[in-house]
Amino acid sequence: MTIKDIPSQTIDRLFTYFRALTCLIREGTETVSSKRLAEICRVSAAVVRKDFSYFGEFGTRGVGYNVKDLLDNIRRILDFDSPTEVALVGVGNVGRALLQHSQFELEGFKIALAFDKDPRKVGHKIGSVTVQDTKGMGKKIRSRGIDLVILAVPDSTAPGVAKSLAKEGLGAILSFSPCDLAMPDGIKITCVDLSMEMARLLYHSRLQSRLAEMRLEG
Amino acid sequence: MTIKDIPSQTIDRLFTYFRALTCLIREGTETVSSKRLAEICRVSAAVVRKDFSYFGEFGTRGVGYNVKDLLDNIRRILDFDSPTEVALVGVGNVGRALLQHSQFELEGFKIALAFDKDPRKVGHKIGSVTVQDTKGMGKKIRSRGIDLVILAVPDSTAPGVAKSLAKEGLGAILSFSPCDLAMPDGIKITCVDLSMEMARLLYHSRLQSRLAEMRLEG
DNA sequence: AAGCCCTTGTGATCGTGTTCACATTCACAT
DNA sequence: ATGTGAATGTGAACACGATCACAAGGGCTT
Repeated sequence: MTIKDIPSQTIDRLFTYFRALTCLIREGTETVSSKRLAEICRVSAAVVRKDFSYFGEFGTRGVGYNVKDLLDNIRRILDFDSPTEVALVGVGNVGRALLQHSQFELEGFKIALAFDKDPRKVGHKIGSVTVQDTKGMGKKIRSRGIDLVILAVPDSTAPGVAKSLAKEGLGAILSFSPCDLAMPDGIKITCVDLSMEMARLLYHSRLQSRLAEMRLEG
Repeated sequence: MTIKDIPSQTIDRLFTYFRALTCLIREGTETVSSKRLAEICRVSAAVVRKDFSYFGEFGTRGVGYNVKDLLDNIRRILDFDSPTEVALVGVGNVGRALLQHSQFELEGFKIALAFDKDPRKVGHKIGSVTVQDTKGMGKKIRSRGIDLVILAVPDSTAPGVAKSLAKEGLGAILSFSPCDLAMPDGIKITCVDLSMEMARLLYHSRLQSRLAEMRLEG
């Protein structure tokens, strides 16, 4: 059983479980069943159990899973050693909101560097971080050992910045510009695209209503 | 061939194609091949062609797809009639950034109503919207024909607000609170969880580096 | 108008992940 | 101790979606 034998979707779901378990801890829950965890994560209970079974036996039959232990196990599997430093490029509306969003730190991330090319923003301190000029940012990011950049620049400049970061050997980008398009191999990129998510949601919601109506009518 | 025979993942990808095509239009591209579109959306070319084949023949052999026509077809399939009005609940850092994020309108969405329970925020106009008190918001939202709410309240109050909105018969929620947990049937919910996305990205990025190293070593 | 090149569209095949169903095992009460 | 109820862990069966490979067909050049 190597890492390659484990469904990639199982790995992805581990992050969802991780998140759900932190919430359960916060509300003081000590034990959780696969059924309950499945509800929270919107998957089936069998999926939950099978996912964990790839890595060991974490539960107690007849009882469920100890929330804290399970969380520790997942943290170990994912090798998730918080706190992790990240950099922010682009201090517009979105970037500023992220800098002020103190909750990241609770969740194991810290924006350690912030960059903008607008001279009026450079030098300003937002939250606990001082905005720097984008010149030489690749080097600053790498020398601090940061692997991940949050990209919150205008859509038009995003592809250029992303490519230059890729050249510097950065590992991953979380972008708020939906139009980034193709990236070279070796760098992972995820786009947060709220409009697209809203469109998906609306589609599924309307489909569900329509199906419900049909069931009523005949 | 009914809607039920079409893979749900095909439907989800249509939104990704939609987004990519709008970008291509903006940069003036008139024709796109399945190969190029696949690159942009990070899927395989065969997947792209098969996805479209469920709905008709949209391309020209030897040439590719006309970007504008394809976009129109997808819009028709998804029944995506912009502009769509949505409501915002919670005008903190995130909510304010969203209100100022004028790009939504370009993308077919408009925040038509905004609510906060903090009396100091009520009455203020941000962007083109005046913040209202949360009292009676369910009714105001429904009477305007809005199906989707963006939930940007503190994590602790999110579950309560979500449940009360569900009771009002709302169709969908896009939440920024990761801890929402289970919802009754009949309402769709999606959580935007940046920390989780970052954790996923880092995992995959590091895995990729490790695999690359192994390949070099032996 | 004929031939070539290019890309689509698609049935057949393959692989992967999910579901099913139940044996297993634990906690607890009596 | 022993029985009961409850939830886990898991092999086998199943279903679904992705890939493959190629025939079909449009455009362009000569």
